[in-house]
Amino acid sequence: MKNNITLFDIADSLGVSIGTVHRALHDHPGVSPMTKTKVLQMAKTLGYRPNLAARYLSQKRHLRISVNTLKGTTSFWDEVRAGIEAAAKSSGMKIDVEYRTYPGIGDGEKEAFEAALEAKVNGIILFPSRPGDLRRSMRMASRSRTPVVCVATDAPGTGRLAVVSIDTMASGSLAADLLGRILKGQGKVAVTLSDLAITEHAEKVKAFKNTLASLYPAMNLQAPVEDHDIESEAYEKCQKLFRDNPDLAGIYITTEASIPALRAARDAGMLDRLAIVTTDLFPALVDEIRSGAVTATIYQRPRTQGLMAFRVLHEFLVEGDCPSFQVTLAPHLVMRGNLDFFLKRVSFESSPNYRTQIQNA
Amino acid sequence: MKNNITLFDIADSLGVSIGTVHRALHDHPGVSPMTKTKVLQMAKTLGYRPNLAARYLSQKRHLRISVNTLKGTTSFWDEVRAGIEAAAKSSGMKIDVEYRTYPGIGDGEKEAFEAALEAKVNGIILFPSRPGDLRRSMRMASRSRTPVVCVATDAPGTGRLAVVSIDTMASGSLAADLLGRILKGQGKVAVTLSDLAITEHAEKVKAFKNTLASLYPAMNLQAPVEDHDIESEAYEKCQKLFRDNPDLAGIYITTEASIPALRAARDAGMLDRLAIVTTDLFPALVDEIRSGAVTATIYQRPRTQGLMAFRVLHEFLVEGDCPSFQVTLAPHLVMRGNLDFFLKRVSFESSPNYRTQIQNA
DNA sequence: GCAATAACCGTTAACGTTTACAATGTTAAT
DNA sequence: ATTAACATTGTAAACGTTAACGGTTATTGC
Repeated sequence: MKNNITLFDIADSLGVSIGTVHRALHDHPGVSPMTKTKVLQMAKTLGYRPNLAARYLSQKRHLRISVNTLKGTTSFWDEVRAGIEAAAKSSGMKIDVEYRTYPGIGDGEKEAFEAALEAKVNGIILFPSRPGDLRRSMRMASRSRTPVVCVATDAPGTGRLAVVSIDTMASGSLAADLLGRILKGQGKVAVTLSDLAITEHAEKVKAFKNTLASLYPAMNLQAPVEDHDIESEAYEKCQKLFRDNPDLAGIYITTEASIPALRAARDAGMLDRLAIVTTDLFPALVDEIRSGAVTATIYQRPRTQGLMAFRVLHEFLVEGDCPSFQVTLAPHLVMRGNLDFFLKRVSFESSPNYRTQIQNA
Repeated sequence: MKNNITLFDIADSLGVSIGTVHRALHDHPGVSPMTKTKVLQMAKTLGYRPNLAARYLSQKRHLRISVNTLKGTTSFWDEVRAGIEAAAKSSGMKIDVEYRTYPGIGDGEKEAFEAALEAKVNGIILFPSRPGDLRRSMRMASRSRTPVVCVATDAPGTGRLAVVSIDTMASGSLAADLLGRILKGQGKVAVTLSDLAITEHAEKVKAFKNTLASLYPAMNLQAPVEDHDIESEAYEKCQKLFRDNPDLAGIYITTEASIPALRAARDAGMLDRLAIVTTDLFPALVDEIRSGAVTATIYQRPRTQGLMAFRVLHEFLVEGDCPSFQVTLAPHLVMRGNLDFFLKRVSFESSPNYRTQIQNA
């Protein structure tokens, strides 16, 4: 048994040429159905695995990918982009990454997507802020064989190649378990989210609710607060929540805009008797965690998400097939205790003489 | 400015052959000092980056690496090995991985290491259970230019290439913060470890202590319990601990053998009024978490450690230099809420038609 | 029955690096 | 002066895949 089967081996054992074998394996035109099946058969029995190095080497076209994300008001998307950048660098290939950003949820994302298609990029990494708006464009991409990898949010039924995201169930359940433990299974808790129509948020809330019900049945969950990603709405609705429930013991904020909610709690004088679990990690939130106001935050590992998204896309582009269509990451729970770890960031030195330390969250 | 500088470009601009350039760049004999410096100079000014694909392709020697770890009584090392296996597979190269295991701490690890050196492997991934014992052998490896990557535990002053481990500070501090939150900053807590002489354990305990002191000054930390990785010792010392401190409120178990400690707590009738944070994740512990006896465990991501160790070693072997000498991972906090995520494991299907889901902890 | 097309298949030159070997020139020894 | 030994450099064949190009046959249209 040879350990490394090549195109030549297949061709040789069938008495055809490597050109034919190549065409057969890649669905290229110009090979009869008979020989094609024979080649595929032989490839399988011999256990052919393409040599990626040779493949990289022979294809001189250099890849261009488009990264379509929200213009980073928070640092989340900056981190995602940093992860993509890092993965691209370590891939060993020369890859052009074009960034297309759009100002807000559903604002210009269709245009950005179509611009990327227009520019004939080889692949797209996308945050679908309004999956519905993109459905038609993404179907077009699918037809024109342009792979699309979604980050953070899925866009079902659009023919996207893969999705990279945080496990929403784990996020919601973890928040519930943590609050339950801290509150000793007693008291009233609430949850905020941007919109129940967004699958990810709805799932988190559902998991939160279910876990609370099964592990801490004595606890009392209020109706979810929707803020539609509008700061003023978040503040006002939380204000009302705190006024109506002066005995509230804990709150799980899945919203990106957690600061207004915290402000409302502070203004209501409830900050220090409230157990608070938030989502994501950004400078303003760091202060709140360090001061103890926020018990913990569920860190969605944007850098890793970007990294994985690139890897999946890249693997598809060079290997031709995709290792997985759904990459689910475990969220990190960040508290005061391990906060510093997440703040220390990679410091690259170009000189190989300097010993660098990589923190891999 | 050309984007991709090749050996030919350097050779061409100097009027020499690519053979000479290659020899100069790789410190091979048979090139005059003059031309060598000129080549190095030119390579730098042109910004030469070797094409890895071409390098893989041309060198037919296939890499052999040795993985020296403890024979997995717990599943920790099995997971590490699985991570290495996965990384080796996805590296795209044919790589022989030889496993050398030794039964216990410091038992046969020197012999295993020397066997690996004897076998002339290209690199070693190593768990140094007793770094001191290995110092001389590792120095030898360093001299013979065999790269060694440590997993889980560092071996300082041994010339090892790199170390992959969990951030011990983050682990200890996180445990402290969590216990502090749950116990409302009040009460007596304890910590167990295998041996204060092991740097990692000592660091965790120190971080635990410091965080407790700074964030929850009212709490009271008992003297650390050392069990030397002996189950009976763990049981007996914990028994004594619980007898001497019937008012103990929480305990942080950094020991791998957390089960005896839990048994002692159960036997002392203290299990349900004790907040317990453990380390690692294995079947017996899963039950304790699910039942609520254990509040949380600090998961050290063995699979990821194996993965990273392989990547670093591989990159060194093919690229020639090392991206980082210290890879530090963030520990995962596993509670009932997110336990299921970590139990669902990768299910690979060989057929590319099946859509597979990868859980990436 | 002959040219024109199509369908199929073989051949070959890249891609950039490594490595063995050949070809220089230079010095020292006969 | 001739040769052996050596140091330095050039040459060319691999590695496995891709893609463009030529060359076969068969099929069609006149």
